[in-house]
Amino acid sequence: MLKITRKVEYALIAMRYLQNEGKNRIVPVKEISAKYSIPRELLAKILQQLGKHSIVKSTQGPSGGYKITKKSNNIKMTNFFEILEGPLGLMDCYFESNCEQLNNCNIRVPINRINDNIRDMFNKLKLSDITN
Amino acid sequence: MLKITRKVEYALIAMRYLQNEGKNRIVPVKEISAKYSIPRELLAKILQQLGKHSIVKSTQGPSGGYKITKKSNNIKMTNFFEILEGPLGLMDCYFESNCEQLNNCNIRVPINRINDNIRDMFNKLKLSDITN
DNA sequence: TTTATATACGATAATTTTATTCGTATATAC
DNA sequence: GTATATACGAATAAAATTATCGTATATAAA
Repeated sequence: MLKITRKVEYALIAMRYLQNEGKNRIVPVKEISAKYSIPRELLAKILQQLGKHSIVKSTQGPSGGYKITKKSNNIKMTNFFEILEGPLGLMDCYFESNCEQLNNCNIRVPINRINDNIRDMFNKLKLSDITN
Repeated sequence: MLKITRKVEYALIAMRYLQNEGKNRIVPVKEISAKYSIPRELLAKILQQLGKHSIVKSTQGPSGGYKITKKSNNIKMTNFFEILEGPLGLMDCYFESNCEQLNNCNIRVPINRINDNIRDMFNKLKLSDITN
């Protein structure tokens, strides 16, 4: 419970690597996957996802790979998580309201209050706080 | 990601119910499971787990059931979660150190710092903050 | 003292989510 | 042209979560 997924874990490892080692060059997925024993295909897919949101920039072809973008420095962790894993809520009803028990539920309010706190925390935290 | 499990969800629903409706009586599992459409066997098992830690008190036999204890008011949410779900960490290496990549890992420190924050938050929060 | 109702608890099954791999397409440096 | 890299949907595997089952034990009440 309250674990980050491997997807996020791999993404963070890659972002930190790109930040430190790939400042002025393009880094192929293979380099990162080899260094940290991450399945290459999987990491590639994750970086593609981040690419769609301009957090990394991809270059195809030989000597291609990924590079961190300027935008990535300012992105909030809430955002980063949600790009990879979707809505960030302790319970689904924080975003969706298709639960039949919604009105009957006696913990919705307090749990969602906690969720606000967690989201606040991750809103204050930037990706660069982790990658630097 | 970062979801509470149904187990915790059910536990909180039950605790809140016991707090409000079961102040001066013993409530059978069936009553709670019926009201909130929770599988009875499952809820029973959860309450048994909480019983072992004296968060609820069980009474067997007909007209038996569960009752909230005094202790339950002072318990921290960190504690409550860990009784049900084990160690509360974004990554396993917060508690275990049997990861082969441990030294190689470049996000261990920052992630575990975040974990400290989350744990702080749940240490300050008591079960009674949710059930009252 | 028998019966009905409740918890106790280990084992198993079903389901869902997460993680990984595969196949094919496309871009481009050399 | 060929080798190397990303793009991306589909399929598969693995793991974790959720739910059920079977049997035992306790006890209130008839």
